[in-house]
Amino acid sequence: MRKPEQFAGEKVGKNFVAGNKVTTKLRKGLWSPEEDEKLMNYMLKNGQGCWTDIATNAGLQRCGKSCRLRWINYLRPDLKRGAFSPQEEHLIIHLHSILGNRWSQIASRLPGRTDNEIKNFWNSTIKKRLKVGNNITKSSSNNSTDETSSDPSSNIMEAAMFISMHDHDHLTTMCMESSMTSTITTSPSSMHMNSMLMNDHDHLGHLPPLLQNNMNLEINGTSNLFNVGMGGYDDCGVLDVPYMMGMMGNDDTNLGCGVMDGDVNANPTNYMVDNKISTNFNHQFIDGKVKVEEVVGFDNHWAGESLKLGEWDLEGLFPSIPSIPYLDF
DNA sequence: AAATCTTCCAACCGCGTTAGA
DNA sequence: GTCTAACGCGGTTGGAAGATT
Repeated sequence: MRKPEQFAGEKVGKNFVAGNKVTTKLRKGLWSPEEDEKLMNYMLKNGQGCWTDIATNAGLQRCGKSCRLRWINYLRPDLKRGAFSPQEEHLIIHLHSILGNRWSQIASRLPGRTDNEIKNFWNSTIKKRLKVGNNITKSSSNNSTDETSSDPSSNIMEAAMFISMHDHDHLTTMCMESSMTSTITTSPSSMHMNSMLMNDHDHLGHLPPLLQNNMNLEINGTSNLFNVGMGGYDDCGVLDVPYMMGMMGNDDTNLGCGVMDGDVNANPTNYMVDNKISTNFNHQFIDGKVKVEEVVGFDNHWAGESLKLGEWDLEGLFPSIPSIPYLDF
């Protein structure tokens, strides 16, 4: 936090006189309760307007920008204070996997939360957890253990996990967020997943209709709840909402599971691997052609930190994605 | 108890965008 | 069309508070 700036001068009207120099010295740093009160009273009385005028009219020695920030991030009556709920945390992770660092867009889906608050929360808490989770994942992967972890810190892995899937020549890395209620272990055989991002080549496509459907996927005899997500980024790191997806219905009774090539837009079923998955999503299985290759870590996805959203109109996209919720507790 | 380290988060800064003259 | 001021956003900073040594 910054200390409120002290003035070595005397206030004369709007100005400050320090020595023989007259300046309109603006305050910086922390806001005092008196300043908060002035701004709050002014805003409640007059509402939002030109911030420069607000700063002046409210009798504050602050720049308009500073007033705006203080109001938006702290004084606004509709702000929710306090810790993030698990639902909020989960939603932030989910939205970040789609939107990246577009904090204001993420914040717009969490009523009462500010972009600054979410950004801080992400940088200080979630990002750290994901990194720790990655280390755990890597080390457990190296140890080739299938045992359920008894380490309470394994909950950290609920944040995000990654699975690579092979189909023909293509390797797809799916980023999966686990569901909040899931029990995550170090074994890929019992993970509950909530969404995924997929790497593809530079193909664009429309959003598949199964986005975010919950699927119970059986891997090696163990049931796994998947929730298929949207998104993906190409080799250049440009976000690419693919028509390829991890799982997709290929006829009335079966689902294909795996990776589709960019040429599938004409007939997706051509590119389905031939796994048979029941339509009620209760007993799917993966055969040898699409396999859960490995649980890989955060770093894989985090190449996507330089991920660019390109020309995608994500706002325009959202109405077609019913599963991206707006929290309203 | 004191010193040092770490975490958290309010606030600033700089840059791109927008609106109005 | 150009300029300018204000706005809005994301990245970064820095200091208080808490944790650890």
